[in-house]
Amino acid sequence: MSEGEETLAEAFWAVARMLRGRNKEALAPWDVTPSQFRAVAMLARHGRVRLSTLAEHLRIAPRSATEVVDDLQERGLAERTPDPADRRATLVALTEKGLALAHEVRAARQAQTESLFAGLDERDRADLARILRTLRAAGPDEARAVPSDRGDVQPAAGTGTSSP
Amino acid sequence: MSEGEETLAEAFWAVARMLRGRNKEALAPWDVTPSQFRAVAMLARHGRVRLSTLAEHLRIAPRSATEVVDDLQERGLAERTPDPADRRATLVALTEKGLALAHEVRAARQAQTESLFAGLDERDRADLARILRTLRAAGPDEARAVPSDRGDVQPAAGTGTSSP
DNA sequence: CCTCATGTTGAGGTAACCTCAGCAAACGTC
DNA sequence: GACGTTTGCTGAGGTTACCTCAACATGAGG
Repeated sequence: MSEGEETLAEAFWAVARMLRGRNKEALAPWDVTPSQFRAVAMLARHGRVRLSTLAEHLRIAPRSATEVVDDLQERGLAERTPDPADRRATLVALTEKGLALAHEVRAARQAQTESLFAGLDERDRADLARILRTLRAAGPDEARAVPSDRGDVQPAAGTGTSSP
Repeated sequence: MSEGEETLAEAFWAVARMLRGRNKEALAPWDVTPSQFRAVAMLARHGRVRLSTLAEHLRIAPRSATEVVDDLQERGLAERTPDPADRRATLVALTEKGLALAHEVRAARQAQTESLFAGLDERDRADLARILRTLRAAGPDEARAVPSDRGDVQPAAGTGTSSP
């Protein structure tokens, strides 16, 4: 019970912020917003799914999923098809272009992330992994409830438009 | 170069999400939005400052600081006074109510955070602190540039209004 | 057939940001 | 001491990523 605890959380946030910055950087060249990319990543993982399933995994309202998919479709990254089993439902899947983007961004992102953790030696990495596991286990649930495809790539300050 | 790296980042995010959840929970009873609270916390730390200074520390545009202060003023948490040294400028400071809120929330927040890290023994804590420090040092800057009073308390899914 | 639950979407709203333009005061210069 | 430039705040209006509510079509059960 010294005075290190507050600083621990602060340090944690600082690193999280760095990580977020890297992620944003990594997906900047492709000109997709973070929330669009989250959807692409989810679709890459799960293939053809219902709109409502997408919403659930992204933890957003179904209505909002509609919007994201609209955007992806406009950009030619995803396409809607009617569900043959239930004519109320709509299935969403990535186009080839979308799938390619998912792979490319994934690679870039991983490279960025790795370069951050590269500063650690084997032992530190192992320790960090273990400690994080412990922390996660300590939490009641909240972070474990659902598979959760929220990559947590947030905009961070300065998403200004490009038209002066 | 096994396959543990990606998981390291994921684990990190999971913990960050938990931390964020706790923070949000901690400041829920007081009915201030995260961005309002960020401003309150900053003001508690720095006392009476110019609007532009507030903006800088929160890393938002001066115009946006105006807005946040408007809100705080409406809630009776802060007040504006003209800067006697420069009649263009406006100084902002917490009211007593605002200051009290700052203290209370700070305590609640710390309790929550501590309860998370409480699962770690002394050694783990020391290791985590050291590792985070290493990671932070590895980053070019981005996370070091400015003092930064962004508590990084983000809304997270489900900030629904209370009027059905 | 009728009722109720489910899946998507149109309409409209909100929070927290942003840029741009305007106005007033301060400052430097001659 | 008048004069152009910079600085500090704010009105007006825009954007993003969400949200709720209501409509509409379909599916499922009695």
